[in-house]
Amino acid sequence: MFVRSAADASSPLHSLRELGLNTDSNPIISLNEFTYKKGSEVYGEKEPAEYVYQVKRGAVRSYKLLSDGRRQIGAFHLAGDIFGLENGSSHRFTTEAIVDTTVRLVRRQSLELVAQDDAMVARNLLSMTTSNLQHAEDHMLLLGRKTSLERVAAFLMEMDQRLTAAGIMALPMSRRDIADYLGLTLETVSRALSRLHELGILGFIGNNQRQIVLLDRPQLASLDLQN
Amino acid sequence: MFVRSAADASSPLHSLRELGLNTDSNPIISLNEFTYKKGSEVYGEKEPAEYVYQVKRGAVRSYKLLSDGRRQIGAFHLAGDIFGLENGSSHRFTTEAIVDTTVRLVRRQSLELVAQDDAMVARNLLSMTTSNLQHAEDHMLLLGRKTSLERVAAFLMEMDQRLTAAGIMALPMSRRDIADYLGLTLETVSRALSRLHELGILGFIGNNQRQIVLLDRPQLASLDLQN
DNA sequence: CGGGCACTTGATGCCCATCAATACGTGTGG
DNA sequence: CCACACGTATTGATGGGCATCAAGTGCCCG
Repeated sequence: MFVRSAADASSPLHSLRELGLNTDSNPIISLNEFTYKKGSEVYGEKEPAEYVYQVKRGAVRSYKLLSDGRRQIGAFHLAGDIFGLENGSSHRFTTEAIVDTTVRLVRRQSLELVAQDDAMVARNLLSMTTSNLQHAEDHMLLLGRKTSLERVAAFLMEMDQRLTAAGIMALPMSRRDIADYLGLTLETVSRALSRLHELGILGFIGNNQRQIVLLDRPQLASLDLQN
Repeated sequence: MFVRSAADASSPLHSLRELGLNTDSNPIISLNEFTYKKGSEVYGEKEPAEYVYQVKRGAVRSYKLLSDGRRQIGAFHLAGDIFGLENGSSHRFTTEAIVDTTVRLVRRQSLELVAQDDAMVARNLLSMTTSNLQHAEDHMLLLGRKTSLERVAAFLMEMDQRLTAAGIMALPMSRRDIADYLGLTLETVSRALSRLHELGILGFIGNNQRQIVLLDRPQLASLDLQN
């Protein structure tokens, strides 16, 4: 979802500006900020979709649950990403802050009003929804047809693109989160990471199991079969 | 994708009309028809997206392949459904006719031109893309977290809604297609259907293994855990 | 009418889930 | 500051669900 480089994330309003939400020219639209504590819910599935969010700092997971507790995470939202853009009256995922997270928020209604008149804004809403769709389509292939090692390799390459800074990838999410994103168990994720470590494809920084260095991106890429 | 009743399918232009593509008022846009033979490709992944399609008669599968041949079907397109709406310059799936299939087609460029000026058309493009996204999101949960029996039950309920006429569901697709849609093998799909048959939940019409009658929808629904 | 494709059903195997034990890191309170 | 508790991760042992391999049936289509 929203593939975005570190550079993008560092220019904070990038994505909302893309939507045409320039506060100078659109005084109607207010960009409020809010901070969620680690683990707290931003919104629940089926709640009315009142706001659209952009991650300023932190990370968010959005997921669906089965009645017996099985969880599928559909996406992780990192700095710069926009989420909660449902384009329907209610949210289709539950979202939670993975770590302490600050978001900007915009009333959905404001967005729709602007999109009504501004073709450019409408176009950008469509292109963001299409990005989300493309991510979901690729993820269906992963969930339906890839092995555990391929899934973990694909995950690392996705995160490498989205949050590596200075060669170090600092994952905000736990093994369980990764597992629920990849349709695996946390043990299987852990074993796959250990295996990649043994193979010399990745290393851990110090004793922090969430700080990872990719030592051999080509070999990692070769483990995940091309689309 | 595009949940649609038999009644909808019988009013042929329903969906393209929704898009605002009324040929009377938009003489620019021509609605051509074309028929694809069973098994033939409509377009390939990464080909430039020149047309948008609507199924008039027949059925279409859209899928992605891994380099070693593993296949994931992302959606089935039945009578009335619109597909190929990529909103980018190239297609993200390969699509093939499952049976002999007639489609209407519209130049993508025409659509974009109209959407430029007509907010209503733009709105409908967005809402169709959102429908596709919602289907993909639900399918991620199925692929990542449901058991084989749950998947097959969910498949039957989806198809029941979309193509049951006179109480009979006539599936156009093979067991292999169903398997590649559900992230299973064809044997597992077959066993699940046999099991549902034994349980008295479904019956087959005559000796045609693709004509199914649902005998106990409530029980079928109970096998697939609520979202 | 014959050949082959689609489907079912059975036997076996393997990958990943589950169950379990241990280690480690972090935060807390005495 | 250290003991302790708890959450997170790793690693090992075992099991199960689905994949794979295989055989047989029936039907569609040439």
